[in-house]
Amino acid sequence: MAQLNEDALRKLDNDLQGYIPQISINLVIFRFNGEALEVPGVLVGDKNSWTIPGGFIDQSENLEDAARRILKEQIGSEKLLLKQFGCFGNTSRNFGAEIENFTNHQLPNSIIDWFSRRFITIGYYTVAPPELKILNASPLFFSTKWVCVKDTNTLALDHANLVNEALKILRSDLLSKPLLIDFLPDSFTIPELQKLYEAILGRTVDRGNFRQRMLKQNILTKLGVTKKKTSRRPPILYTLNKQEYLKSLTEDIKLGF
Amino acid sequence: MAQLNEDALRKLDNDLQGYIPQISINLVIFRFNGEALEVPGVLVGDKNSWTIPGGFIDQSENLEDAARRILKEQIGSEKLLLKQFGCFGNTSRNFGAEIENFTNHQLPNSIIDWFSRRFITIGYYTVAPPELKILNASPLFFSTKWVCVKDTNTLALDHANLVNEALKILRSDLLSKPLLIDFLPDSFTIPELQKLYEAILGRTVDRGNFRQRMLKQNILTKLGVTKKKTSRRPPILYTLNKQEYLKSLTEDIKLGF
DNA sequence: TATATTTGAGTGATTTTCACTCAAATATAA
DNA sequence: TTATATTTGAGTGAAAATCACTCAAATATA
Repeated sequence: MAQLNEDALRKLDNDLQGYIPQISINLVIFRFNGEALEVPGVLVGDKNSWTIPGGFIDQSENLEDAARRILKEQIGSEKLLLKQFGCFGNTSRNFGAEIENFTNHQLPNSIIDWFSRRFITIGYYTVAPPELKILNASPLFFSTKWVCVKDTNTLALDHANLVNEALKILRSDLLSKPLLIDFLPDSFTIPELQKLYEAILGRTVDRGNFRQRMLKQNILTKLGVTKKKTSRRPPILYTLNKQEYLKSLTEDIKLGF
Repeated sequence: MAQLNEDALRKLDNDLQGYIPQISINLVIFRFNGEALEVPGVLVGDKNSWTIPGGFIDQSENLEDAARRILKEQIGSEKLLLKQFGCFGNTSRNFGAEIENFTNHQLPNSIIDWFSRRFITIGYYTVAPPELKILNASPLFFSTKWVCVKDTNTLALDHANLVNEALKILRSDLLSKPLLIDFLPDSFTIPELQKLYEAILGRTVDRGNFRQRMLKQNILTKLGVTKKKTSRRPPILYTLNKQEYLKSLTEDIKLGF
């Protein structure tokens, strides 16, 4: 059985005193592994209760600042897009089952009391480049891993629902928010870009029309070299022209008049 | 000076004990008066502090149920679309200035303490038919009125910001949520419908193209009569074909591939 | 009765969407 | 070495949507 870090636990207990009670923040950190979208899962306790990362809001901290701090604690980065996607507050939302995972450990009563209450959570999503690592940001997290968004139904609480709602907003942000900057590596091919779009949209797209549309937008810069070690014809490598990409983003809705 | 209702105040004081502290709900109730969009304003105290309506969440109440209860308290209706548009939580969000408006009244200390803390608020918007009245739902509300969305900068706290954010989401929901059902009276003309769209979008639209687009969608049923008492050529009256309208709604985004 | 104004209806150029074909490049198999 | 299968790059054209227009109809007002 894993042993809880006494110092970290004392710090957590102390921090909890300064947080707003019954409100949490949860993060859905999307990344693209080349085939599918993934989000981080953290193991709460040692039983098998995987959740998405989260934290609380200090009494003297702005809401978005808290989300950004928690993001930094989780992946060490703070320069990413961070967008609220919803607030979830059914009366059944509490960590009762997760606290059960610590019956073999010495958890202070003050911590048990804190986590036994009903929580309303505010969800933020962000997009991380594939190389970022998840950190064990809390003494209560015993492990971390990346979870495919198609397999989130194994997550505890309502976290599968959180991921699904975040994914819906991610889709609707495709034309208006600079998602590609965080999703894409420095160089990539158009077939790889297409796979990213298909992962976000959850459907296949027409290959020819996708390529044509992407090239017409003038947001891709040809690198003049092709990708090595491919199956058949080597695809051309591109980089994202960030200036043109940012200019291409729009909130406009086509209404037909 | 207005007198506070003692009984209502005692009930409020009692209710506050059962609510989740430091979390509020605010409602942006849009209506269309034929020319512009309006939202309800409620006067907190007797000084001149107008806010949008709101309330709190009972410990044993789901988040959305609380929003729907508050909506019912405010306009007596519960069958309307209700959609979360954001959560707002700067550290400066508190009712300090509004509580000052009660210095000439006997407010229990427990109530003053409650309202003196920092609040995180969850915003919901809804759409009300023009005939609905705003009710004085709280003993702390001394008056109510409709405020044009262009004049919300006079509202207290960050409520002008809340209305603006709600309006942005309202716009983006134009093709996917059944807004017209709640906005429109039983019968209306196409020029009136166009004014509604212009009020929501905050811009003018081409008259011919708007008419053409609306008629092509098959969601309008001609009533065979024309509107009386008009300036020049009498416009034709229509009703909304709700079945076809609901079928026409879509979450799809045109991506070009 | 003439005029101004608003509504209803339509036209056509341009752009976008979308299903499709064909050629080029290369790994793999014969 | 040569043939084949597979993937990528490029293009075509029909259909639909967008968008800036014109013109006729209806009626209040002059």
